[in-house]
Amino acid sequence: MNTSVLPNINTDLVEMAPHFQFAHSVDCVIFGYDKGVLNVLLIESDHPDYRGQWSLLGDLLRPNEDLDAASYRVLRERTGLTDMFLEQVKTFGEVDRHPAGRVITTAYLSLVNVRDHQLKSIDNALQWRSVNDIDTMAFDHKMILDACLAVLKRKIQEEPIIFNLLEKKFSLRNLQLVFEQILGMSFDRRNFRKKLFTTGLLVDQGEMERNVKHRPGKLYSFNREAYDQIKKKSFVGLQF
Amino acid sequence: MNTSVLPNINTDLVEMAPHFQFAHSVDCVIFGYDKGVLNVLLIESDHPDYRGQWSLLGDLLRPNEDLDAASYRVLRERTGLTDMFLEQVKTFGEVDRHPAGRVITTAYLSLVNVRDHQLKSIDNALQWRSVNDIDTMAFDHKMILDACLAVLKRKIQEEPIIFNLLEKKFSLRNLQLVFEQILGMSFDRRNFRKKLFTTGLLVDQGEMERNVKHRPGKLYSFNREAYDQIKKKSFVGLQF
DNA sequence: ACAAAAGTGTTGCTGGTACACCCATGT
DNA sequence: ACATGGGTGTACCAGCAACACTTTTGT
Repeated sequence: MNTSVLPNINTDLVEMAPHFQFAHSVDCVIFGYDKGVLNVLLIESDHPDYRGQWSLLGDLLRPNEDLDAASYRVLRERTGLTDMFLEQVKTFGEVDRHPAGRVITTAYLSLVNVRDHQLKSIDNALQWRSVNDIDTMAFDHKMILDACLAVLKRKIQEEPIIFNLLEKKFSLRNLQLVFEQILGMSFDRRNFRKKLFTTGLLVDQGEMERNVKHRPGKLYSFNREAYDQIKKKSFVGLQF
Repeated sequence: MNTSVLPNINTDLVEMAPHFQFAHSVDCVIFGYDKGVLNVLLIESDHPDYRGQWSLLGDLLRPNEDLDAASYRVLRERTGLTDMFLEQVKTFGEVDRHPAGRVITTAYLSLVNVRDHQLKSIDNALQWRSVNDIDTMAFDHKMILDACLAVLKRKIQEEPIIFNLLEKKFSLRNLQLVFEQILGMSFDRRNFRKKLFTTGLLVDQGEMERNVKHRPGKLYSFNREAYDQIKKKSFVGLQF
């Protein structure tokens, strides 16, 4: 009995040939936050079975491309961004998930801030859609989106990735709004501030908001160096 | 410009053919707990490049098989178990990860208890190895094992999956030992008891340990129904 | 003046941690 | 009798939740 994970290289190659018939793709679930709303970047599908429905940004994996590299490429090609948060979430491999054949896809979660880096409008079929407004999507993409949303909710409480959604300098109010938006809860302002300050991850930028029609708030930035230090010694979570 | 995730079915099939050349596999990281040690079920590789090294239990995905179904099949075929905890963890898709060609693999985490269900010894190359004794493995399997261990550490604090490692009836001592073993910490016995009891997830079975050479402890079981109820309303975590 | 949000402290409660003694069983 | 772990309660401390008023800016 052959006990290896794969048949030996020495065994008849014909035996293995039928296995090398899968296609693999990556799909990027790109979240952005704008004016109080959590958005996801979508494109209208022009696949005949799903024409006009919303679809995630993805592409087929190339024969000599690492999986992670492919997701990075998709993000770069579609948005022009090159230095964003990007992390693998889950792989979807149902037999019938794609009409074109056996395509297995790996979903990636990405967080970008739309202000600092303006999107290249290479492709005007691209659109930011509020995650709350999305009911149906092409393929199994709604399921993929939901999986990524669940992971997002978990991860913002485990690691300080939420800052990727904001500009480098942000007000505490905005930070709180993003948390509230994603988690679907609301927090007491004073307690939220205390909690965030005691993490030691925020740096007062000595600047104020501009052009707001109320008392301007201080601007802060995320101190990544401090985070890297603290994390070595202890868990740094923001459990709500 | 073609904006769909995949080329249309109508476009030249020749265009897509080069993409359907990947193989896909699943690898199961099967953890078991026995006499104070966290083990993982491994097999000696007989792939020429890695002969004699330890390898995870895996197999190639079949053309008409769902991804999850494949992991389930591997577990069933190798261990004879059919009703175990099994969950997808991560997909590894480096170009050169497998000598036989472009094989992408999805890792699954599985927890089994060795006592309740005796392993079929179909295959005597199978062996339980202490996770602490494993340094190198075939392919990229050490990396996969490490990823699954990290996920295991996280998940036992988020969901009551740890009970899958124990027999149906277990002593609090054993439960605590499994936690300590996996997390690499030790806890105060009284505080551990209080914490577990206040979850409301343990049922006193009215039975005692047998054949222990000290005062026998009470046996408890995990109350899944209670968990399902509680979980609907609130988060049920066991943060340590 | 009004509207909108910024900024700020205290109190009570809850949950975690630290800690020591007697009990039941096998040898 | 001894060794091994089972079983139990309390006191302290830290972190969380609840809560209201004054300040700054734009209109």
